[in-house]
Amino acid sequence: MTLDFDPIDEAAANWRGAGWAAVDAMTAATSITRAHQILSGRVDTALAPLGLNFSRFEVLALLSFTKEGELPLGKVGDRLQVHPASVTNTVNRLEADGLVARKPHPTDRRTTLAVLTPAGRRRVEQAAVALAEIEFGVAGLTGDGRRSVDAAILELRVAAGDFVAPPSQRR
Amino acid sequence: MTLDFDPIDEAAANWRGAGWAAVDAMTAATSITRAHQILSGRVDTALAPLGLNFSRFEVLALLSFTKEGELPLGKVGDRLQVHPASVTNTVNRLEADGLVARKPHPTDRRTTLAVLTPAGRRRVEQAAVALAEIEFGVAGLTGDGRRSVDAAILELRVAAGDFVAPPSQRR
DNA sequence: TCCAAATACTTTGACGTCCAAGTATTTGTT
DNA sequence: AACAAATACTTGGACGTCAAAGTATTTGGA
Repeated sequence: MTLDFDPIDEAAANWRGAGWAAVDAMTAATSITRAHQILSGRVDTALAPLGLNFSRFEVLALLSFTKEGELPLGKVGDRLQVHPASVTNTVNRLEADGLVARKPHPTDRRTTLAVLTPAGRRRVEQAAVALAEIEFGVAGLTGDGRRSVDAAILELRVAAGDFVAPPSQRR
Repeated sequence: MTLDFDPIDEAAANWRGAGWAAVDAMTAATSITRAHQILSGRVDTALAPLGLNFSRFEVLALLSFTKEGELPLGKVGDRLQVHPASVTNTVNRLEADGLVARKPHPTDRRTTLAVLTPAGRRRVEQAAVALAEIEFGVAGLTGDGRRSVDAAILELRVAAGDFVAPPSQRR
């Protein structure tokens, strides 16, 4: 199953052969896509024994960083950059597992808060350990590689309008 | 909706505050995940008018690079690193749109070939142009950024066992 | 030759994501 | 005060992915 050539190199050669444009952009996009596929497989495997996947973990982690362990669903979506429908779905499952509870907002009746339960707090701690053990799926990336990926992708995120202020120093 | 701070920086600060390990790995993983999300949104938007998404496009492109414009479904999955069930699904849709046809393998009756139709060949050319126009979703990444992303992710892919031979020169 | 194991693909089912539409509530204007 | 527009969340539908099980065919020994 393991190939004896680099499939991305091969693709680049094919694109050039066909006279197609933007080969550099294609290889960068393909690299990122493949990296995501690798990461996400490793991370989900590490979290599966805890009954989590990455989305669910992200929600728990985000809640655990707040003072009260609670946040309106809309804020969760904004921070994690996911669709409101996905937040609803994710919170439904976390709630079914008793890791999070829904609570009405004290003053705005349109709003629902997701609240971390004690079980949720314990679970997210375990998950953080499990993820640190597998280095978040980026085992294989050296320190330099990690820094250069962060820096390069920062350009992309800024260009995509993820945020506007000049970035603070990244170490 | 646009934040006035870098959400990844914010996450890193939160992780450190919570005393969680592997912050570097976390930011790299999050950067890659977000980059994929950005890319994939842009690419799908560009391909939608052509009735394609990235998976479908990849299959058409792969077929277009072969001598006869055909390949066993299993090979398609190997090359694109996708699950056999996904290949079946993708080819079903391409077939329904008349861009690909299924054909029995001449000697192995277990095997099915996907064959590019003339319409499929025209469509993939249009798609290649459309994708080049949006730089495969990586607009915002400079040439240096693209090269460093490619190089860093190459380490990750090799570590993940994507292929074994020493990589050929990437330009 | 015979048959268990491997291979190739499809089917089914569990999940995840997004969009579009629907309901409830609040805000902002006139 | 009244009401259109905005906001917050949920629901339902289309699609995508993967895993596991099922069917058909070929391969590789005994």
